[in-house]
Amino acid sequence: MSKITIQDIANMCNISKSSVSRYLNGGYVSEQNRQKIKEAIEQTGFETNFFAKRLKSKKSGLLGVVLPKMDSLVISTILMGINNVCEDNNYSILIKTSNFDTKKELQNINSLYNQGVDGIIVYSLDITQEHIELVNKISIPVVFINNNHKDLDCINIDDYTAGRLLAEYFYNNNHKDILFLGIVEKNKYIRPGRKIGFYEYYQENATDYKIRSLETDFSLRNAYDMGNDIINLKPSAVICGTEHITTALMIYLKQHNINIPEDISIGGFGDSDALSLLKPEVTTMKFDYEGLGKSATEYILNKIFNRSMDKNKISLPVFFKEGQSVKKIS
Amino acid sequence: MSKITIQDIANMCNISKSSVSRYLNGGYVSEQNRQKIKEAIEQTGFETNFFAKRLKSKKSGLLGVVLPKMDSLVISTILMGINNVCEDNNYSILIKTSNFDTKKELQNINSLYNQGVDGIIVYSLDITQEHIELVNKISIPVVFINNNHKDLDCINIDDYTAGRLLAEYFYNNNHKDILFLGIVEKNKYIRPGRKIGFYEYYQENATDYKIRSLETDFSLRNAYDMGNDIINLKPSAVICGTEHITTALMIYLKQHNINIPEDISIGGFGDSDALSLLKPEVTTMKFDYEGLGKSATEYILNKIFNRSMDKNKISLPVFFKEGQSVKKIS
DNA sequence: CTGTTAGCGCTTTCAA
DNA sequence: TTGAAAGCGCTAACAG
Repeated sequence: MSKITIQDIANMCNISKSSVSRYLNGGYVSEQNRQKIKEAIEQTGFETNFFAKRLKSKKSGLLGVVLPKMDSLVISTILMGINNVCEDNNYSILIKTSNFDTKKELQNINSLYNQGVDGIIVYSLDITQEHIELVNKISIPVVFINNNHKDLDCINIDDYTAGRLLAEYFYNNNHKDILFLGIVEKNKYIRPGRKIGFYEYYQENATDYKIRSLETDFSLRNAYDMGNDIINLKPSAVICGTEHITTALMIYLKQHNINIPEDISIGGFGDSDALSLLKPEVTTMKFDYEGLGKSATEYILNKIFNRSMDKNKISLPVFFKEGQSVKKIS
Repeated sequence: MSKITIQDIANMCNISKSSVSRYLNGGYVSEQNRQKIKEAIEQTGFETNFFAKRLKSKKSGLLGVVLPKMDSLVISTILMGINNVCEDNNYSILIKTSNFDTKKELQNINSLYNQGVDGIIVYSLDITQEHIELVNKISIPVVFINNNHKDLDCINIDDYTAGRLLAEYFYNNNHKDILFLGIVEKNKYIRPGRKIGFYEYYQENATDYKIRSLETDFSLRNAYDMGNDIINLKPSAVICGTEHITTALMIYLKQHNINIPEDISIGGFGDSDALSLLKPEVTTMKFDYEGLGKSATEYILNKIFNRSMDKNKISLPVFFKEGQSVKKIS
């Protein structure tokens, strides 16, 4: 049982495969034949062999996606956004993971390119000189979604603004002794924007304040285990760098009978289903990760079709969600 | 873009392109020619055209994966398992989502087939007659990982045994009034094995017992909102059908000052990072989802290379994890 | 070992 | 409007 080809379709309709090809690519076909071909295709479920097609034409209908890892809800939500747009445009996605290894990431980009994808979305760890050279070497659009570099296409969630907005809220509620609990900064994977934005807002607006900082990783467990250290520092508020950190800390504080926001205030970045069940509701910055995947894909598809090659930066909006986790100090 | 073809290389070496092809694919080439070809390739930076190669060779190095959705940690963990094995075997994965729509799922399988993948892994909603026909029609191996059907290749986590093991534990601790909180059964996506195993164990071993059942969905919110109903039923134990349900219920009970396991016992299926932070630790059945993806991929790759076509069933082991969430009734 | 010869399935002139 | 024919770059018999 071999695959149906345009030749089969042509035979079924008693016409030549050229006509079928024309039908498929929007060329001249008589209304009569058009109808016959349409039926034959529907009946057989024929789909054009993209290896053959690509051999002749220019486009593969394939979009490459390079990810640092897979088992993360944030990542899979982005992926969903990418996938949905691809589907609407008849594109398929080819995924590669880098396992947080820049060398592997570069390899993946190159390998995807050699496999003939029309464009690549990279959730990158870091942008190195090699990235720039590679992107310039290959002749297809590449967009980065976790980084910024002036010479490349980058689409990001506006973490910096998120940091500033959250800071503004805490500042307005007179918090002056803050603990920022973020991801270790040597982890290239993180975007430092949240923290920078937060710090800068205070720097520019507040006087007589103190922001201390502690570092953890992406796991819930590690943040949870830092609970005691955090309490001992007695800040008026803790800002949690990710939704995992927020969740872990909320659970820890609850278990140790520390009242939020009476004893300590909590602010976060990110949200999750589990988090939204916890009480009190946490004041947090929300991000539209599906929208990120969507935007990146729309952007790159647009580049693919228009063959535009100028570099752009896009920042996606962030959303403030007020909960009851912050004490209003007078 | 490598404009150079094997013909160019052949010309440079004054040999035929067949020899170059042989060189590339590990066939017989004299040492002398081998050296010349090697130099020419290095000098030109030649890379073989992926599409031409695939057109001819009939193996694409592509594995299709059909998923009901993407934004789920269970799914992305399976995907990670698939991806890791693919990587080791130089395969790439092409992903399609069905959005819980059987028609779409069938289309995806067909479309992947037409795109030339060498095999397909399907996380299916349901196996219909159409699935069987489609699988028989297409000439590549297809393995299902969320269902069982005698005429198809199926690799599953042994939910039935998981159900029985959990039941055994509750039975041994003398629980006789149980509430089973599962996913609505009309949702084809679920595997009923957990519940069936649980019920059957009691049926076979217990006398004078009562198992009631309540249905919810995959969201945390819905299970959480059922908290009050559950309490009102006053069972001695609640069995939660998924880790989300377990998490939501634990949070609800905690917030309403109901003590576990003194007031009510909890048993679960599945585990998660957030869940493992909650107290008391929940007694639950653990599943190796990465292993599921891994097994399915190894199995299908094996079929691809050996062209074997017999149908098999594989059940993956489950793991019992005892916590402190179950009261030992004497 | 090597070259010749056929295509793989599709697009694209070019005549008709 | 349509069909014939010529490849795209590569692999795989087959004969030498």
